[in-house]
Amino acid sequence: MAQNKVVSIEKLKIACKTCGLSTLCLPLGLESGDIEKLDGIIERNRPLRKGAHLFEMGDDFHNIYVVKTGTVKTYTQNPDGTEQVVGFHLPGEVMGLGGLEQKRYGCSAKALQTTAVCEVPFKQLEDLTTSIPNLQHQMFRLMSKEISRDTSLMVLLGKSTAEERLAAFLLSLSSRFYHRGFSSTDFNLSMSRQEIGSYLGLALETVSRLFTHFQEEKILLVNRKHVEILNMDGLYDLLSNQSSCLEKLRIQS
Amino acid sequence: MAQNKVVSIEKLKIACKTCGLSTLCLPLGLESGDIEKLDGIIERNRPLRKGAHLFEMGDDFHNIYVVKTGTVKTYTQNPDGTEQVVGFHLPGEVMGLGGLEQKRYGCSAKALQTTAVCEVPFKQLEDLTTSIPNLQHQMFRLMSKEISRDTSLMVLLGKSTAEERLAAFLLSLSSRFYHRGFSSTDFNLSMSRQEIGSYLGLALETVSRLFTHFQEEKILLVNRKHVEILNMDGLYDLLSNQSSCLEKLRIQS
DNA sequence: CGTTGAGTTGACTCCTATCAAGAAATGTGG
DNA sequence: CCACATTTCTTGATAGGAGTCAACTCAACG
Repeated sequence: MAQNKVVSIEKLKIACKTCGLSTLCLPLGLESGDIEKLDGIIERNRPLRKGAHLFEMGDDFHNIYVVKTGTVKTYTQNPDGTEQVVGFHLPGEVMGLGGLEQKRYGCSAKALQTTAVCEVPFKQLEDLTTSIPNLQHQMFRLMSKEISRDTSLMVLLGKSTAEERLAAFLLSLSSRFYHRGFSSTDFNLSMSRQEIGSYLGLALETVSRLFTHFQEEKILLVNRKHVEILNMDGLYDLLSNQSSCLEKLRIQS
Repeated sequence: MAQNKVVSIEKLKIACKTCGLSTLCLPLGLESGDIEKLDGIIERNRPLRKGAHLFEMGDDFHNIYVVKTGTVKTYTQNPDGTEQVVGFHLPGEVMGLGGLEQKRYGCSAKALQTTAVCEVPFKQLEDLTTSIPNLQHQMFRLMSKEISRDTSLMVLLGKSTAEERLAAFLLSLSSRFYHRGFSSTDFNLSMSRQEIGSYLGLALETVSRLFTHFQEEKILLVNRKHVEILNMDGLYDLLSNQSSCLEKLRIQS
């Protein structure tokens, strides 16, 4: 018992950062022995090149994945061949949870740039979870977060205008970068206009036009993939009729 | 040990149907003692009248709810007062899982008709889950299902036309009714045109027009809230450009 | 039997998709 | 390292789908 005491938050952060599982273990007090066990089941794959697949829709579900560095998009394929983006996954974010129920992945996952991921065999994670109540709680939280994320996106796609969608998208990216320790106002988009459009239910031309429009309004400075947010409040204002998103996107300091 | 043997599927079905937790325990082999334990933490509230709230957005998260009979809608409120429906919940379906992560419900839940629900205190469910691996697995599956459901709705709202949305909605209802033992072709809508529109990101007038349009096409027979599907294949055909939804909506017999 | 809310239908407008062409960046092979 | 091909992005013109506004019908209810 003595050697299993709760480790300090700092030590935990380091341990979790190296294993890429900050999302799973950061916010709680996993005991040091537990972290080792968790660490023991994680596969560290070699980096994926741009365009490489992590899994494809219909593949048997075995693992969940955590992005360490880079960006991954998840997407489905329409019968006509066009693809529909369902999510962008930044460092620290998890993919593949939707595949568990059907035992098959419901979408494909592809690296948008050179990307490193952790592969977590779900079966083993589940076994481990049985013996570590805290880990179970984290898993529930993780899945709950995924559910509420999807729900607010549904709300966004349901009613709002093109302008509101892109504003929400940029604020979401900004907030996520901020929480990973990157700049919240200055970043590079790893996805194309096409992919942003697909994700937001817009034509790529509309996305492009909106970027120039936001630039004219002095809200953004855009140069191709590089975006600088000049007027953060201006972006928030665009979402003022929007319900749920606001609290989640506003950066709490 | 001897008295804890796996009960027959039939007994299980009965036990779960009475407790309204078929979603949680039906597809697995919970041991009889476990079912009793699960049963022990469930609160059986008296029926809710039409319009009564189960919980409201922002309330502290304590319970998840399973619909026994009736229909519940979950919705968020926009700043301008209008509401945005995020889901309709039929018997056997679960609500509230999205609230866990934030410790507060991210939406409100209101009965659309006289409705009975089971209230499951999440804290106790979680404790119980620790000691029953099968139950943990079921919980993961349940949450995974919620995630993939939301994802396919996102896809639907992202790209598709009003016609496709309503078709998908009707097929979803049809399939869900079918799997609960009701008719898949003849049912009553418990929600208004307004609410359907809000859910699908359409104006109520558009929904109304589509119902008459579908009727003209001999796909439906509509009379106010009563719907009869005359040409199921016709509805599927409308979704033929749609990706993920199809397998999920098609009734597997 | 009048009131109220839900649903239907029509006319009009506007947002955004689509089509099309050109510009800018990226990649490739000699 | 340059020329060419390819992809991505931008910008313009046009058209169509769905929202909005408005009037009317119908059912439910006291």
